[in-house]
Amino acid sequence: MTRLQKEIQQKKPFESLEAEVFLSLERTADQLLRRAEAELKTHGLSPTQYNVLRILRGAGPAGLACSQIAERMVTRDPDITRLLDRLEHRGLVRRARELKDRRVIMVRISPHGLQLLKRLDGPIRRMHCRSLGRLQKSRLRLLVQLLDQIREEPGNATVP
Amino acid sequence: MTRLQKEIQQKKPFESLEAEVFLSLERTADQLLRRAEAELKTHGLSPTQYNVLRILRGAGPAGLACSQIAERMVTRDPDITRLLDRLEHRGLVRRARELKDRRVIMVRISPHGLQLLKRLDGPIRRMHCRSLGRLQKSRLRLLVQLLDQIREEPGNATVP
DNA sequence: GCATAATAGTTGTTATAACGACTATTGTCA
DNA sequence: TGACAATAGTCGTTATAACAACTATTATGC
Repeated sequence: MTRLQKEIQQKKPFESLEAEVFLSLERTADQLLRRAEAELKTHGLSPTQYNVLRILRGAGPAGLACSQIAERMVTRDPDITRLLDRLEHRGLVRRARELKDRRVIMVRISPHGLQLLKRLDGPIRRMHCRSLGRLQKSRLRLLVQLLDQIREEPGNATVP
Repeated sequence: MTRLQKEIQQKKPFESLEAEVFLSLERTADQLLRRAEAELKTHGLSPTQYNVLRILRGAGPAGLACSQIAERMVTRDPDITRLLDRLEHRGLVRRARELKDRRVIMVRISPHGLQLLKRLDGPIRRMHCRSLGRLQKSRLRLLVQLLDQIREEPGNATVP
């Protein structure tokens, strides 16, 4: 009986190794996300909002267009507009219409937003280490490799 | 530059290997979930609803109490009641108050629900293989091990 | 045996996600 | 150059997630 089977109290064996990997991945990702969520919530941020702020910090003072933010997000969000509405309302980002192409709106992180991120950097790093520090560096590198391989070119694998 | 950095167009290196694993895990899980979602949506189910139906099928005709369903879910859901409301409304599950302990409500999957799951079994298995069949069995087993290790006893790792 | 705590679910409310239709602006090419 | 397509973002709506307060039922301890 595998560890995951115990966790979800499943009596029957998994239909396939692939099914087990799938569930294991979702469950692990969910568990880690909950911990991040708990950490971020103390500062009133959701993981998605945090992700956007990080992206904007990375982009620097030039800022990014909404669509560019969407491209870079870890998990896809179909409604960047209102996500940014909330952040702007709290004074964490600023929006400005582009003069050259007036369809585009550039978004920049505000000093207030940068300050908030700075306060979160330490706690988040510690959370990462609490969650993952148990594994040796070599195993973490291996894990990154395996995950990369999964995300690579979907739908090319042979189906039995 | 790592594969993930290209995907999320990040210029700076990751703050730590742990941070990279975290993002990589979330992104991979999200990508696989989207594919499952697309498959399930053609039958009007969300991943969470599908998960509940699978749990109930596994439980057999005895059914499960709401709280037991919650325990077994892959991703935690704080509102089982309304999740079940929707499934019951569509005739996929049935609820019955327990006579011995009248606080408890037992939930069972209906024949209609079983039938729906049966139609999904093939497509979902093929989706798993499309997503993960690219990796050798040995690498999949390794991945399961690594993920198990992450979920094990949170908060015991040493923090630098 | 009765007050109190604990457990199992439900319900109200707010916020966010998902989907699709819509507006404004720019690019294309006949 | 003027119709039409493409692109960027917004808005309306519905459904679901999250949080907290609430009801009903059972267990506990004096």
